[in-house]
Amino acid sequence: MSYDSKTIEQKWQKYWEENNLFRSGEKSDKKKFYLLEMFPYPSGKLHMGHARNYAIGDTLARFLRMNDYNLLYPMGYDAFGLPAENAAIKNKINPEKWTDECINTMKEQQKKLGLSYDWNRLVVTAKPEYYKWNQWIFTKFFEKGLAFKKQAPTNFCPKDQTVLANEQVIDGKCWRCQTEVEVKDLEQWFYKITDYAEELLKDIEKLTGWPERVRIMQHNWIGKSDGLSVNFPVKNSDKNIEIFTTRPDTLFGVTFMTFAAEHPLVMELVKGTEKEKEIKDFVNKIVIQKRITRLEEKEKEGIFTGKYAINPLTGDEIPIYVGNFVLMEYGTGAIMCVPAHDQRDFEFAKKYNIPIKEVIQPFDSAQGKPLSAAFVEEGTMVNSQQFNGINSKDAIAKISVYIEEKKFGKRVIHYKLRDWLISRQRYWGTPIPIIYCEKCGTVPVPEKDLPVLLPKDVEFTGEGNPLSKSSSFVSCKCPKCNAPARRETDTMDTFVDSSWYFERYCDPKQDKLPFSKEKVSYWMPVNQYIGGIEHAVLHLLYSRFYTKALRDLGLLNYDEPFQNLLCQGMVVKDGFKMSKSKGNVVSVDDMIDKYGADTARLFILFASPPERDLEWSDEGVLGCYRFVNKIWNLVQGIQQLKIKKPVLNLSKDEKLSATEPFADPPNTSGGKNLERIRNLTIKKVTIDIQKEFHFNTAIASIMEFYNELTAKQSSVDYETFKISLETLIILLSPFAPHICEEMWQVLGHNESIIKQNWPKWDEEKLKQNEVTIAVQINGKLRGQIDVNIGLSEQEIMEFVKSNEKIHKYIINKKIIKTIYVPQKILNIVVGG
RNA sequence: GCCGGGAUGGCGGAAUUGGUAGACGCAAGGGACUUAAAAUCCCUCGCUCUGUAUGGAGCAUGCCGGUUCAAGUCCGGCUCCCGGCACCA
Repeated sequence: MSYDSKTIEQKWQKYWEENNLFRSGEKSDKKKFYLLEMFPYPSGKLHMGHARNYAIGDTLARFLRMNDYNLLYPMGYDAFGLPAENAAIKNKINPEKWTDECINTMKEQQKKLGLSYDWNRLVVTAKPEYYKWNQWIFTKFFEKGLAFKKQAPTNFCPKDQTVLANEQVIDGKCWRCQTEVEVKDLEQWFYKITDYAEELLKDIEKLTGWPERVRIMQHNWIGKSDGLSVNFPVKNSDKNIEIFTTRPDTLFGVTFMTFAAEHPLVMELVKGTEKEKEIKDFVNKIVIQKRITRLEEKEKEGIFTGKYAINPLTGDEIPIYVGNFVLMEYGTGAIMCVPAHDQRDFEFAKKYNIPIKEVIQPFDSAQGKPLSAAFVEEGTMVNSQQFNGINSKDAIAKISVYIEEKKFGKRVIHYKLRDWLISRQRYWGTPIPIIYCEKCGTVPVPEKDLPVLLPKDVEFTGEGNPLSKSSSFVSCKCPKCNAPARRETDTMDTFVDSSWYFERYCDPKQDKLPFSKEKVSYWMPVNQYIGGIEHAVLHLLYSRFYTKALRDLGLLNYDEPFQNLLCQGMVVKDGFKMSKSKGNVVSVDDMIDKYGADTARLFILFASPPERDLEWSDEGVLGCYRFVNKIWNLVQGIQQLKIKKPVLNLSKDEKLSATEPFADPPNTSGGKNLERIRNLTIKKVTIDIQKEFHFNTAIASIMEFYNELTAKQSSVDYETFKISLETLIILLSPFAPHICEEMWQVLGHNESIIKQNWPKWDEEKLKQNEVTIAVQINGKLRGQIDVNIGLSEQEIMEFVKSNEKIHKYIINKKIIKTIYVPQKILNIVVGG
């Protein structure tokens, strides 16, 4: 006799839609709240991870509405991307068609989950009305020099004949076909995110509503290093080698230098020497091997170039090597090496018998002992001329100043953050709005010609970029001189699309600009963003960059897009993340079919707090289903009886055995107690949702409330019972909205439960006359006594003494002291 | 290696500022109802020892130590697990 979830859920989904209950208005006197979930990639079907993300969001959304916020709660689709194109290649279906079908499926599923989005604000990034503004922003960035083209090494999959994003390269292999990725130099478009490195770093401080780990990840990703750039002249040459170091205090200890294999100076220096061939072979070997096996390659390897550099501080001649452990991408691609104080240099020096010169000694120095490893800590300067004797930490600044004075180098800052490569040699993305003209050069497409539409006359063969084979797309006229010209065929990384979609939601139909400043100013920033941790750096960093860049274009007036961030955990089953290959996937559709959306949502939220991984349990789902049914039956029973009698034992299908009558007259102690618990539950549920999104404990206390409500021994008056039951249903409604709507109606209400105000609790009613005090002897629990709330410590002591069970522990013992925590604990410390 | 996070019954998880560890749910066992099963309802349920009229004692929050009347919570030292970064000079 379980309830008919399907009929009820469809009924109310239809009702909500027809009555436009989730439309978000524009400005209003209410306090605004912008609640956002990371929009999905329309891959075809919702998985449990999605369901979890949306269950969290929707519960919060419904809670906020009932608390009278002016809520913006939109949904959209991150619709460009590789899978659509792959489907096109495989099934000879147009990516747009495929994507639209996927969107429709997912939207249906989302509606079946009862999610309360304002569908009027739907944003689909693959639609021209959206990507037009992607292109428009690109041209603005181009004008400001924030979008630029340069030759760069890219990850190229030889099998799929395409460039891949960094994130699509897993352990050096293509994510689709596991082919080892090659490095290919190509002309690529970049966004100059590095211009904002400092601000992106500094403003992490402002993100107090973000999880600490995400902030740290971004911090490390940006990777700021303060240091010194120093020029080392090459002996018998007019060349200088520029290095970067964060350890100026070790400059006197430099005993060799090492180049990255790709460094342009390497071949220049050895040109014409007898070493040339040997070095060339070594360099080639490293360059080829590097990308692929860099992860495993820990063994230091190098080769002497036969050349020497001069340490500007000491005049020492130091040998120059090429090594496999130096990165071309960071710093200057050449390093000074101090084996005594850097472990990598130490290993290298040991291997190639290079001298090791100590310039910092431990404070508790054991002199003369040969080093067994590099000493990397703070210490006292030695062998460093005028800097001897001072603390190495102080030496960093002093030597830096000295180097600058002598013009050997200057202080610089380096970041690990690189510019954002946005070019993709792919069809299914936003075309980069650029035209190449022989006379005028690189010309952005003027606003009146936007959007540059994706052509339809293309074939998906899986080889190369279909756009470059579409002559109608490629050939065009120069917007400046009208001469025949060539159109850029690269499209944009999909992360570009997702870097400002949340601003588009504020003004989704705008056709003069990406969004109006006014609307964005009202709704932004996003008050609560919810999504997976996998975007900790990528999407969340790009969006921050976009916000700052758009601000500098005058399009908006705030610095950070997301005020609070909640990263939900994964959904796992049998210890693994749900995946097809593991065969542990639980289908969202099946859950809805079998138990209904309300139960599915309830379980997802009940099983664990949102930030933790959720272990799926079929039995656990059943438990929630039972709970929903129990309340349902209670409400049905109340109505069927139509008399003031409780329905406490539903022992058989229709046989309702009302064991005890409601108390009469009202306001018995049972009623008072229930009223207290009702208030307690309101408080607990409200705070749990608001504070930490602890939906699991909120649901637990609703269950407790139910247990109390149906407890046999308590006899309450009808009114109190009804108010309690109604409160329970309201409290449950954000979690399980459909069945609560239905029950609300069954109990005789005409207006949707969504329109109800969230109940308030009365602190006065939480108070009680009696309280249980735990009595401890020497910190050990020895008994409990129920006392009147007003009793003093003295009076409680009397109680204790009259309580035989407890008294026996203190009899004949000396009471050293007592600690009384009012209304909680009395701890008696005894001696002897 | 570095940086985060975590470890509580058979399981998922609760525990205000240090104040009765194990809420709530699942599983398990027993019982009621039933021709039977399912469903539902009731009872038990951290471990060990002990006792049997009711009970009592000890041990328990990864490990070792400390602070405190009192520690899952604070401090010091470990172990293991998960995540991120990884030759960043």
